Amino acid sequence: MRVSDKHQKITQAAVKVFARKGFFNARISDIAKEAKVADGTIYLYFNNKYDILISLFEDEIGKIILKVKLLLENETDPLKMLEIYAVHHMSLLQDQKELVEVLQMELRQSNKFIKEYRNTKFIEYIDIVSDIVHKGQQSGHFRQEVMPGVVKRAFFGALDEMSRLWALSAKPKYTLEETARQITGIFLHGIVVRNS
Amino acid sequence: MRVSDKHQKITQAAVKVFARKGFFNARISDIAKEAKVADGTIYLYFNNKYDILISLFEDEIGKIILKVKLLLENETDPLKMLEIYAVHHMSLLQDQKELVEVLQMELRQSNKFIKEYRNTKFIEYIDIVSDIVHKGQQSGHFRQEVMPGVVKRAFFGALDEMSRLWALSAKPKYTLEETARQITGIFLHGIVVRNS
DNA sequence: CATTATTATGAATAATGATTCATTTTTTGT
DNA sequence: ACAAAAAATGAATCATTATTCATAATAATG
Repeated sequence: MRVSDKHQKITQAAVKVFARKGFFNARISDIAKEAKVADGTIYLYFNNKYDILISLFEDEIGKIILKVKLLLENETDPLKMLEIYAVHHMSLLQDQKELVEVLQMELRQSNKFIKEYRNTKFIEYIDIVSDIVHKGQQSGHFRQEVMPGVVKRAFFGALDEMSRLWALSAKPKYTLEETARQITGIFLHGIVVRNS
Repeated sequence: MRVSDKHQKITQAAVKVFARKGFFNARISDIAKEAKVADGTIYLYFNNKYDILISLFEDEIGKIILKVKLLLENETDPLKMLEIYAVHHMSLLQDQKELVEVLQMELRQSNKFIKEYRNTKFIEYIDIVSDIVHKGQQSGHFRQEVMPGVVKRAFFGALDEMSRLWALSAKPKYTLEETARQITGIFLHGIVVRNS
């Protein structure tokens, strides 16, 4: 077995266990069992328990960034780009529900407890949104007075809260894609009735 | 000292300690020290460590709900109501930064680790938004096709993510009130340029 | 003031689980 | 096939801490 395979096996096991029990309640031995390796083996690939979470976060967000950038590559309409981002974000839940749960909780923990950790991968991910907004302003599609830095946070926050709900509740009313489109619609056009 | 005073002293100490170290890294003895009581005393008022977090959450969200409902009492314009909600939500950060940090993390943890806990107080808090949206639709201010249940999550998520950023970063560019207004503006009118 | 009830204390308990490392197994190179 | 290197094992260690409870302090009662 190649080294990277075992690394990945442990990562995937950790995702499962963290999603099931949360980071603090997860035991190293749980992860080891899930990955079918010995407890000690984990320390050949990671420095400590926290390191598993951090590198998992960086690796997986890295993949998500690559994927969504690829999806956006051939689209120039900023309205459509925002929708693509939203649909992709929500669709993660379908394919990798456990991962989404772990990323959500990691996001709220690593920043708080490891001061020196800056979470640059996450920033890279949400900066995709501000780039779209900025481009949309230059092309005249979006209003000049909205601030890309605010929109990126608000948009991400809206999507993330929706997926938090989804991850918890068993029987959702609408498809993930519909939900993503609705949220995009709100951000693009607002909820107020137009008079024109 | 009245019983309720000690209860509250412990709660307030817990807010401080949880905000500083996070729930799992906080020791009971930390809270006891901060509250200036003995470790054992805490168990006269709470069943266990987790119970401190839960009841803290319920009590404090309860107060927030009362306050915002009071602020909304004399307003009938749904656009303004949404803004009042947003401004109040963001302003919590100014007055009770530690509490906001704790509520944010609690929200991501209690649902996950205590299956039977339903978090009804939180639902009551965000239902204020869906009520506003619903009224706005009845009065013809808001578009019929937006779904109050989606708006409430998206709006809360947007506000919450902004306050997460604020809680982390030391030097914000804008005031909390400006930020709240901007987010409300986006939800009301969207970011797309109007042709009319 | 004496007695009982309430409230508070903090040292002791007892379980837990991250990490280490001496030993074993597997792989590599010749 | 053999020796050396690399990878893996898992039992033992050791620190950590939530919770308990025998004892003490304080308050209420009559």
